[in-house]
Amino acid sequence: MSLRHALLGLLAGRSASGYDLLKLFDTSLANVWPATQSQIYSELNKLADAGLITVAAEGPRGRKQYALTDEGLAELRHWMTETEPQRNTRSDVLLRVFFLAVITPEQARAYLARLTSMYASQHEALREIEQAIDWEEEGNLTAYGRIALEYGLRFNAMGLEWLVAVPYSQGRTTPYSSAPRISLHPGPESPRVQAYPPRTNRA
Amino acid sequence: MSLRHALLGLLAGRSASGYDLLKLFDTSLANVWPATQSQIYSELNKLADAGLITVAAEGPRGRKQYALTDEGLAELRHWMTETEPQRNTRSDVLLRVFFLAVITPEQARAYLARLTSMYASQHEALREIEQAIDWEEEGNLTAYGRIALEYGLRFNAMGLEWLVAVPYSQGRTTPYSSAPRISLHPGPESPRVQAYPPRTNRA
DNA sequence: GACTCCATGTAAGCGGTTACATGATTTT
DNA sequence: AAAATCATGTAACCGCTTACATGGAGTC
Repeated sequence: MSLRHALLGLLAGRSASGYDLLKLFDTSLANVWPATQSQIYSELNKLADAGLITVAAEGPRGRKQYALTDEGLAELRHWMTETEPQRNTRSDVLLRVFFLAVITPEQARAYLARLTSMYASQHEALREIEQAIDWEEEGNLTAYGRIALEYGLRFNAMGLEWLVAVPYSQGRTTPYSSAPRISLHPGPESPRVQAYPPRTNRA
Repeated sequence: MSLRHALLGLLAGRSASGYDLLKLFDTSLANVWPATQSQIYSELNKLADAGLITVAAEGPRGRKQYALTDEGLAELRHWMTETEPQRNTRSDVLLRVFFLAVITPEQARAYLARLTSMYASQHEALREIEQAIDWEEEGNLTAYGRIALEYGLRFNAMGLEWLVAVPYSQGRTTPYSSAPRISLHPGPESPRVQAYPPRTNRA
């Protein structure tokens, strides 16, 4: 039940109304933790009842400006430091891969091709976001949001590499190509990924 | 609602009882689409009511051997070829990254270190599965399950690379290191990932 | 006889999605 | 005056988790 913590986290940055938070979800958190309008408003009421947030001010049109309480911040920090992060399990994409045997090889190839274009377009979308955001600005989300975006870029790149390595062609008998074996316990002088030169525009 | 398709997919390989399917989920599909006992049994009843599967035989202890019907196979194929694969959205791991600013730099470093060990142990677990499975055997799941496992290995390797590239250290001002820029529209002679020599045991 | 494994079922509750519903304020 | 935007709320439904419940069959 991380929606409540997503809300607390956003309110840690600045106080906001439900409507503001809805917009924040649709923009910055859309790829990480999507939430619907219905969900946000009801969860905000629950959080206020629990004393983790308060209505700091009321504006026009019944607008309620929510602010994090000390208890809310404590709960957020507790979640961040004391609870185990849950890794993703269910993958619709991979489930279909498991069952590629029930369709024809041509259909299987079409599926993998579709995955390729999905990864590619998602990668491209993230690249555009990267260029649209002013990374110099000091803000709650830009600071570490950059790291999350970096994850997204690497994730999509990985997907594409995986797909080119996968045995597309029918009747292949040679061994699968394999992901590079990584050292799981690198020493202190472990190799770093080479840093690219700062911001160059290449469309 | 992919659980029903997961069940249809498994039954496409061979007919099985609910209990058999439960075991299959716990073993081969645990990392891709986990399901509970409760969920499986009730979904099987729904699938039988819908005519997508039938009780082909009954055994001791009230055992019901389910088999895929023609309609079930058609539905499975329809799902595979005509419906859009849904990419994963919610990531508890990334959500926490977004909010690293609310805890101390030491705590943030501890979190990233925990992620590192999570990726590493998951990678190791998959390597063990890879060696435990007899890939020569002809079977429904081994055929393309290998590709899914390949995905898992690459995914965890990516996670570890991401974490070493991330600015751990406090007060860092140099630009973030970045994921390698990939070509999104590679030509027919695009570079292939180098294939490793088949199966070498190196613990 | 006790224990383990096989085998299926139900019920409560939670988080999430979709849809419906209402109205005030600002913009064109 | 009409339309877009701001702003909040509720209700039905679905998938998943946790827990409870029952009993037959094989094994020590």
